[in-house]
Amino acid sequence: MALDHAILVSLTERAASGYDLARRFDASIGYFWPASHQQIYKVLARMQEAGWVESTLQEQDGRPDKKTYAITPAGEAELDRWAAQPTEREALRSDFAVKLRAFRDAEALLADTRARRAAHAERLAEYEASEARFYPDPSALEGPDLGSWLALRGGILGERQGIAWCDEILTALEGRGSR
Amino acid sequence: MALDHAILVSLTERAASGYDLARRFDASIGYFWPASHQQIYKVLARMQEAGWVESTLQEQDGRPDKKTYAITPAGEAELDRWAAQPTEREALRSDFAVKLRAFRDAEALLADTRARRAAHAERLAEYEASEARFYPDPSALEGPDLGSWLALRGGILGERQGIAWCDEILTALEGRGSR
DNA sequence: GATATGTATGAACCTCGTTGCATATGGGCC
DNA sequence: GGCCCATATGCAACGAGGTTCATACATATC
Repeated sequence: MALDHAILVSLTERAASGYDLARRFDASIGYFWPASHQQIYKVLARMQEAGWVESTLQEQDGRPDKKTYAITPAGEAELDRWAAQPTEREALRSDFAVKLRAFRDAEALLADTRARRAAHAERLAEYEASEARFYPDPSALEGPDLGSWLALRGGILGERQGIAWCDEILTALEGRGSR
Repeated sequence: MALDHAILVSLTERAASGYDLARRFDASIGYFWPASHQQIYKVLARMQEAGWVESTLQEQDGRPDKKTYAITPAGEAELDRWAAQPTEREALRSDFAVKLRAFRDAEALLADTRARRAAHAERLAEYEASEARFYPDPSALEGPDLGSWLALRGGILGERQGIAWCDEILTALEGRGSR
């Protein structure tokens, strides 16, 4: 019941087709809530049945027809209801942490950690570029823009934390085993 | 296929019943891979069929009978196979970040953020107490103990990051809206 | 002519995890 | 006596999400 709200939030910003949403979820919102197009179509159909969104068919030439979804008053009400209740703590499920605890293959762990560090650094660079481009003056932000920036800040802090963890692991492993 | 390995790792440390494992998952390993007892029983049955674990029935008086599971050589081989292959990046799914982006209800958001900060602080205190008690001299650690400590370090860094994020949010929200 | 890429929607199937329920015994609390 | 809690094991139903596949047309590349 959580992809529902991510889609509704996206639709408040602009009406969109399933295809459009899938592309949006490859960036922006998708950083915090990844979703495949199949999943999105499924949820859109369910939400239409519930009356939270409505669709209009648009014919296009040269391209397949398009179903554009817009949020309804009932959908807005649902968003309000959702926004008012507290978020439950999301449980972290880290395959990597379990692998650390297992400590079966120091070489593989080392290679894995280096790869993860690189992935974090890459993602961090994207986030920081976004911040510089879209939020040059954070103190001036208000409303949804402020929220988006704060969400992005969470991403930035998360990636930095990931890098710091990897560095601790690398220091510990390189300082001991293979030298 | 990931709870499987978390259970196997736990069984390499000591043989255990489903009930024992469920309690272990309420602490230690469960910090990085939460699991309910129903799920654990289900996976144990599947792994026994696959030959990764074997069980012996123990009769107890005053208490229900107990099925103690131990890892088999095939299970050990599976752990090795798993340890050798790289971990895929775990996608973060944050309801809270989506709610931030939505920015529907500043009051609720503020209350939510304060509650989250408190939860992070509480968890951090637990982790730091564990670190002080079990790993007073990290530089001396080796093997699985080193791995466990590094996993715990990840938890500590994660909680600190969570607190830092909440503080940024609180500063931004309190500096603007209700003052 | 064959093959990939982009636009556009969706069904079918499978796995994982959650929720609720069932069962059995012993002990402590009100 | 009734109720909850701890020990101990599980089943059944459901929901969310992932994977694979199907369909349709247009454009670009080999």
